[in-house]
Amino acid sequence: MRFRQSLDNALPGQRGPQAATDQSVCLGRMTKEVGMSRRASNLPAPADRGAPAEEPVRRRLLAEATRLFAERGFESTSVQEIVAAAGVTKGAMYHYFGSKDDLLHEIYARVLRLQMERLNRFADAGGPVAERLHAAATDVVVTTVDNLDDSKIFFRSMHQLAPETYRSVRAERRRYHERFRGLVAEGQRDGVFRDDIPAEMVVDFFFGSVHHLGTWYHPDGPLTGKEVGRHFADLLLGSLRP
Amino acid sequence: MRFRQSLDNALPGQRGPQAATDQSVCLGRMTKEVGMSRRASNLPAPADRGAPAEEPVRRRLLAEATRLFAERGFESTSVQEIVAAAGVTKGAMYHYFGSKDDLLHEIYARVLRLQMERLNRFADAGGPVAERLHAAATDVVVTTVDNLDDSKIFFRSMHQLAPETYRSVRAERRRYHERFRGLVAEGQRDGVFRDDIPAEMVVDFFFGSVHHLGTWYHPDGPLTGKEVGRHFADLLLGSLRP
Amino acid sequence: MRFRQSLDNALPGQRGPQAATDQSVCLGRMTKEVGMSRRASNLPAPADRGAPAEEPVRRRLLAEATRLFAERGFESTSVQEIVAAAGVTKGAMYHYFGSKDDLLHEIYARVLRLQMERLNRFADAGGPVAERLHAAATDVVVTTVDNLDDSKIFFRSMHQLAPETYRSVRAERRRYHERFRGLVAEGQRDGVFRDDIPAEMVVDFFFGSVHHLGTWYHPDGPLTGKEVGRHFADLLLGSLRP
Amino acid sequence: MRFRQSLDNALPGQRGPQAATDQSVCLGRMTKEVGMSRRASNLPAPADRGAPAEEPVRRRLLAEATRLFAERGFESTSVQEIVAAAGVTKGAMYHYFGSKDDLLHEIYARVLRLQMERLNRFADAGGPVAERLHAAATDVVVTTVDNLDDSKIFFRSMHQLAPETYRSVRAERRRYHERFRGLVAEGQRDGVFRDDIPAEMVVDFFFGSVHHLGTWYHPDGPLTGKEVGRHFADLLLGSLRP
DNA sequence: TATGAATGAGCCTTCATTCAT
DNA sequence: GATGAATGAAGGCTCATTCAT
Repeated sequence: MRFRQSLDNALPGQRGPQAATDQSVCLGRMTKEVGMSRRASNLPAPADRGAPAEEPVRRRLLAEATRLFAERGFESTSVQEIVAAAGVTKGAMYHYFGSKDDLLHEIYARVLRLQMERLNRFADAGGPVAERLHAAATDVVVTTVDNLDDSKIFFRSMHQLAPETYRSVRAERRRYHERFRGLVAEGQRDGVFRDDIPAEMVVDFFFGSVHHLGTWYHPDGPLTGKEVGRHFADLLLGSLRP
Repeated sequence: MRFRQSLDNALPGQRGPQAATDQSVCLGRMTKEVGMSRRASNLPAPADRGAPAEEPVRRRLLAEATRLFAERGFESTSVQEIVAAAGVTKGAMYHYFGSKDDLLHEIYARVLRLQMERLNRFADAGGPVAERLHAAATDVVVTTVDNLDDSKIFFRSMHQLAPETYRSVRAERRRYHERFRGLVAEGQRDGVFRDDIPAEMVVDFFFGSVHHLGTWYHPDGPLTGKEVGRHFADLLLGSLRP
Repeated sequence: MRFRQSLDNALPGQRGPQAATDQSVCLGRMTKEVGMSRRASNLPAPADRGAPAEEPVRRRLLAEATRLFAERGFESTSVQEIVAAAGVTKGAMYHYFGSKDDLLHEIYARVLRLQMERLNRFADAGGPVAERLHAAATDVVVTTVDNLDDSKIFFRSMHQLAPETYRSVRAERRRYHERFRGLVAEGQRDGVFRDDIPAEMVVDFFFGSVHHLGTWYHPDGPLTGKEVGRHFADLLLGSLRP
Repeated sequence: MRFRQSLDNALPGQRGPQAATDQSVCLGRMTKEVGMSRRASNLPAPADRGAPAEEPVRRRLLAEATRLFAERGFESTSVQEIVAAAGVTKGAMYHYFGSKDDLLHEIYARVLRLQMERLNRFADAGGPVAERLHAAATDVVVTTVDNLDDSKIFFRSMHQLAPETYRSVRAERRRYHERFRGLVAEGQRDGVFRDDIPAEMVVDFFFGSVHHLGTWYHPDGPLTGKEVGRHFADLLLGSLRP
């Protein structure tokens, strides 16, 4: 549940009640649609008490699939390995998911929803654009590091999605980039950022770095996600100085 | 080794901008035609005598494999597809390559050799460290863009390599990073670069951006590789300002 | 047993041609609505008391199974498809039927019962044997055409029955053939039919034609079942002329 | 090889050289396209001496598939069973046939080609139409009985063919019927056959009988195929008497 | 050098059926 | 009566690889 904690802690302060409503609604939908991604940890999940078991099999399948796809790639992971890891049979998997591809697709949906949601909060917060950009950049690193498996899967396996799904994922991703680019462009208009480099390229530059965290970052290495995030944000902001 | 010769021509310092343009064109052709790694055998390569046809079948196989791996991924490309694209039979492929994995491995070897070679030349050139870093950074972008398929394959399919090969590729890659990091550290020692961010992280930050060129750069888009390279190098140098 | 009542009305002799037309309409509806075989259980069927809803779920399952088996074959029709078409769940199906095979078996039982019943009535009617044979032959065509799905299933899927069931269906079928053959043999003994061809073969000859109606007859084609029946009967009687 | 013998014996006499050429050309094509269907007998095939082995694996697969499809139906026969019966592995089967459906399709192609060829010869022979029809009718029974497995498969499994293949098989079958119907219509025009029953229906009537031979005829029963053929032809001609 | 038939392991998926509720 | 999650056994098919020629 590190995830929910991150959410509670890291969001830019003081939202009103409707924001809270948004969040819970969205989380509520998440449960129904893709499973909560509540890591296969053995910590007791406090939310489970009182609520029905909310499909632990489905959740376990998604968790194990995420882990295995990140570890050896989508194509090199067999359905048999996934269900064995989740402790169920193949039939059970096909009860919850239409196909192996569907499993992958749900992982993508989960990542996309989460990241967009977080970015929106940071971008919508008040304060100078440089601060908002720094906070958003730090946060995306922290979130990525907290969900490193998702991140590893994202670019490595995107081409395995069905064409239609692929397009929709790319479109959603593009929306995300555009939101982020909006912050850069805003700073350029305000004169606080250099404007001799297209904002779009700055975004591609930065997110390349972020997406490759999975190739070198280790949770038990010397640096916390927060530290890496701050460094990355510093580099980004530094590179934007006029 | 036509390859090295081309390289010799393209080195920093000696020529004007239009020569640089030639260079990238040349690199582009190189990728298609050369197929540097002449099989991991220790047999003398008969092709070297008088520089004749040098195994066009082998070259074609490598070229088509590169194209297909980049297009659909290693696991989703069958040997049958590769040999069909190259216009030969399976037997021929197994005559030149020990396995499908071997094919992938040779692609990696080619990339690694090329990039290390180029970096060395730029790093060893004279002049202020900032200039050398800027030139090396620009060049790695240009080279990546000229060999975009290799770049797409590199990170997406690394985990498909046999463990031993995987380790050796990583080690070689690390050497490459260390060489690059050396430039950053040198600038930090000299006080021309900020030193509050570990040089290692700066390198990871920058190469993340470079490796993701394959996900958004298109050769027929508005920007040339050189332009992107300069922007990227500017961003890197900008982020390192004290 | 609404069924038997309908049958009672449609018997030879008692009514004019327009009644015959009614009959075929009625048989058509019967197939859709009746579902004669009220489960192979020996429990008293509560539906018989007062003739109430008599298990509409069961009836719907049988009707949809018949339709689907005829359309795509027994093996290519999944239980899931059947229950979806009937608007119920799998559990419901397994409540009414022991297995998918059981469903098929009940379809056979229904067909066998119906055809034997009708043949008996025609064979037992009075009049010259040639007339009785002609009437019976016409009727079996009409009945077949009115229940074309049953007919399609009959021979195509017979080999899917459990061995025991298979034998019992064959035996019942043989009894049917024997009854029909009796008419032919009677005519041969009486000298009204040629006797240089075994009666048994005449029966196989004729029923081959009947069973293949499903491969070419279409209810909305130019010919009514009655017309086809008369032609077929004419051909049969014609071929039997001494 | 009973088959080829039948051909040699039963054809209406005295054809010129071009007919013989047609036949061998056609047989030649057969070998290339669908395998010879030379029953899985252990008699030495005289034609094989001197000629290359002409794909005995393919031939065996086709023979065993035919046998098994006839015995238990297409859907109830697994590829594993077929290859086990043929003494090869699945891979070998998929080397020669694109799919299980393809196997079925080739069986159909073989049947269609053979029957059309034979019918043409009888229909094209000289003599009164009644004689030609009688000979053709007898022959189709003999051929059917000699290839009873093909016949069993034909109607039972037709609906398993891919839609396109299905259509092409039906079209070919229709051409066959039309050729046969031509003979009936000719006799009707000449006044030697009754014309109060559509020729088309007479054909459907007769071929229904023929196609159902598989449900009752046994090679080791009391009647030879020739005898059944003559009886059937007698019945057909009898039913057509004015 | 090069072919292509053949292998055998493994893959994704389907499906009839069961059973706790 | 009825549900629907879960099972487990196949099923069709693919594929990297081998080997006699």
